[in-house]
Amino acid sequence: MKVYVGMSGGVDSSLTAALLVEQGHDVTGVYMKNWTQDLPGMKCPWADDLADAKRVAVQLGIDFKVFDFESEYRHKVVDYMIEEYRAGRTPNPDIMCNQEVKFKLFLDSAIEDGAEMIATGHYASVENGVLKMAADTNKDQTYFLYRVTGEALQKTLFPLGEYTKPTVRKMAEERGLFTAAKKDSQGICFVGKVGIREFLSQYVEQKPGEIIDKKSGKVLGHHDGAIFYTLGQRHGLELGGGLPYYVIGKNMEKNEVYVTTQLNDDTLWKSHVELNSIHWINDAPADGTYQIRVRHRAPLVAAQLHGHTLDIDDPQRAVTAGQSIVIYQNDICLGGGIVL
RNA sequence: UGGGCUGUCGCCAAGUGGUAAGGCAUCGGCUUUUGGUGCCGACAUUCGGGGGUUCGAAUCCCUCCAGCCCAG
Repeated sequence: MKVYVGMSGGVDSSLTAALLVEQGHDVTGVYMKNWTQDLPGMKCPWADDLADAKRVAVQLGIDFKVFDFESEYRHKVVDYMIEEYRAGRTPNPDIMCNQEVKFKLFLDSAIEDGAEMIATGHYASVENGVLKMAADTNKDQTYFLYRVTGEALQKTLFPLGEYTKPTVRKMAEERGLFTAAKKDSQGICFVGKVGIREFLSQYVEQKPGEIIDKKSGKVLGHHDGAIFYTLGQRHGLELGGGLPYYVIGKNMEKNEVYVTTQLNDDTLWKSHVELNSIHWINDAPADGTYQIRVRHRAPLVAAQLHGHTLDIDDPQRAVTAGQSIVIYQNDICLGGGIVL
């Protein structure tokens, strides 16, 4: 089978390519060039990543290509992210990246280029277009994949789904892949180690505003833009005294951030959630009880689905507008929606 | 101007004669392919200033300074 593997230059995608070669596929490695811009205090590692991906391809003796998605990525992912933040929400750009770039743009481009299937190093499993959690429940990445379509998954392979991360590292090492010990990437995939705040500051003007105690209504301090704060956030408020303060809301028009020291504040714990732009990977499930996940790596919890609303058995912390809730039935990832 | 109170790290705050708790914030690290959360570590040779008592004081005494409150 002719398979195009998305190779980021990390261990996971390196081993993915290696395994596919061993399985006898006709493998082509593809580096997706999504973001190349340096940011203050942070050099974009794209050139190094590309070099790493290429070296692994050479090592494996497979074809290697670079797909340039920079312009689309900028529009579909980065602009989306900035707009969402401007609207006072907290988006998840990596989910958008999977939906728009990896499993749409990359898939289409690969097929057009002659591929029969694509593959990535995600920790997830797919069977007949059905998305399932990875064997390594600690690393499972289905949360980021819930906006992919069943049709796309029909043409997708996730060779790492049955392995754990430590095993992957070991297998990479056994095969002499020089990316075997490369550190896991984290943070927004394109921003790298730079904080979201630093990144946003490049695109958004700073505007001083007040930090207000929800209970007393007193002004406790000042910030330089409500846009930089999100629900449940604790650090970066620079408020001293007594107990730690947590963000429990904000008003974009007034540019005000509301805080409290009460860990059990109502707005911090939600059990009833309205979902927006729901997406099902395959058929829409009937109303009923399912398992849901409020954020990546959050434990699965039971919830009742009624159309566009979810009633969660146990209230969840910092369920934030713009973030995604993903819905599961046993180990199957059905889809999910964005918190309204 | 009388009377009372207070002054310990950027903030809150223990400690009332035995040689400076803790929390917040901040900084560093860990966890994490989103934001965020969480975890670990660092962080006052010094207690508003100056004298004095004492083997020894942030803790007792004197004095000065600053702030607050009640009187006026």
